[in-house]
Amino acid sequence: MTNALHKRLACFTELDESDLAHLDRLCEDVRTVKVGEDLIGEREKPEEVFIQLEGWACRYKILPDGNRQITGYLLPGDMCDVFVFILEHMDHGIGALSDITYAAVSKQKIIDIFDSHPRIAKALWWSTLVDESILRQWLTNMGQRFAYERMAHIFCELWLRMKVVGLAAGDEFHLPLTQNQLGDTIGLTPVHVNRTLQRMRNEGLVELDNKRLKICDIEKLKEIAQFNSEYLHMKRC
Amino acid sequence: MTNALHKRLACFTELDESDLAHLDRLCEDVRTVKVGEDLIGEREKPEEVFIQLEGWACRYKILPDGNRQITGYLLPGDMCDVFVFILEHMDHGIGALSDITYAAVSKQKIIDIFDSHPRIAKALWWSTLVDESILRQWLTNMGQRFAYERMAHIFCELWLRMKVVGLAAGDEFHLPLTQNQLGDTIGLTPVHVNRTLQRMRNEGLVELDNKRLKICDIEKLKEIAQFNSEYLHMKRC
DNA sequence: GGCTCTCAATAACATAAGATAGGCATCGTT
DNA sequence: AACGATGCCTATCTTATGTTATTGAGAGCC
Repeated sequence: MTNALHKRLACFTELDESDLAHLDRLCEDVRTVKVGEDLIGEREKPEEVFIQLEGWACRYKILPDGNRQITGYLLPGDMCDVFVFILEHMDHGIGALSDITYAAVSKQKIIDIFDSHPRIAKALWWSTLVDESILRQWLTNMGQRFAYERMAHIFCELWLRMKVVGLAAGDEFHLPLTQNQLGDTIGLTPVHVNRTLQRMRNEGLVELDNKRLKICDIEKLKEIAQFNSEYLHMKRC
Repeated sequence: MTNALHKRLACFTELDESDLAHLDRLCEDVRTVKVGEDLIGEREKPEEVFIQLEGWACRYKILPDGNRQITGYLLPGDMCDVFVFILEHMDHGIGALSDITYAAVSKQKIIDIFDSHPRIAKALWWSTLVDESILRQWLTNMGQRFAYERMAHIFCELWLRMKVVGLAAGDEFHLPLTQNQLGDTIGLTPVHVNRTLQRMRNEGLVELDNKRLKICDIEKLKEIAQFNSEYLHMKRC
């Protein structure tokens, strides 16, 4: 079940057997959450770090007027707020987009890693820095790109991230999002998400049906999005 | 000259005399950069951490089509990419928006802090996490808010950040941005930045002249922006 | 002195995306 | 079988914002 985690960290660094074994031991406290429920709510005080094992979750912010912005996805192998216990409270929530399983790792175990497993510690830092880099890229897409390009970009990113953890065989992967949620991600109304999606289908770029996204023409998609994967910092992929 | 740095970190934690003295020693390698020049370019490999002492800098990304997105501001007292030497290369550039002075701190000195000065180390983590939180907030503004609200929000944020480092006396502060750069920050064309600014002036919210922004009605501005400062995690301010 | 630049301001027009509404499936519940 | 909820799709109309272009003020330069 920690397979995705191993693959994800392998993008950054080579971990030896003892590191991998230690990672697996960290993931012993496995929990499940049903679709639609929160792993942690906005304004709560986090006491543990989460490692995503199966399924999709997202970070989100709810505004006073009820609008919601999804600010990131947690895919299998992703880690969540490694240093978050430094902050007093969450400035956003984390919710399950599908039924998920994750491992809860105590604060103390994280602190111990920094003393005893420097390679893992470095990988945790890497993960945090990549999260930040993705945010910068999303902000850039939102500020400088049209709906069509933004959608192409998010599809390219998710495709690549699923691929490195072995979950996008045959250019097809599980995308457990409603059009509404996709809109909350790239700042569009559901109606315009639909329009944009229809256009992509008509142009033979993607197929999306029954929560599965099939990438039909990745090169074209990358071109539309001006997609450059460097911001994901996967130096070993 | 490290006054702003002290004030900034004081938002998060109480540092004692020896911590403050150590901070000052870190800031001995002071450098200057002229407006318009880069502190570090996109794709370069960073070897040092920067501590902003005077003036404004920004993080930015340039897209293949020439568009630019500003993804963050570095104000006096801000620190830059404390852990960045984990990544192979910069995924964005850092440029000077005014003449600036900053301190360059070597990789090794940063690593030493984590061994010898845990309170400072924690403050560095805090700084990184706040950067990430600001990015989430900017993304949310970009995705869910109109131009008028976005502009109100960025003014509220900058006002507060300048205030905590003692640089916004009398609700007025130095804002060394052209309307073009402001547009690159909140995802607007210069023409629409100007329109939006005129509206704010007409409604008596702000005055902006000669690179100085005066906040005339902060309460109204906060209301328009639905501004809630919690995302800045200034627990002691 | 006139030159070029940059920046702010404004006007006229174009369009990407939002708002509203309705129809049609599917699915779980009673 | 009837029901309500949810998600997808489409059409029509509106509007926030982009595009293009012009003007004038100020700053630096030779």
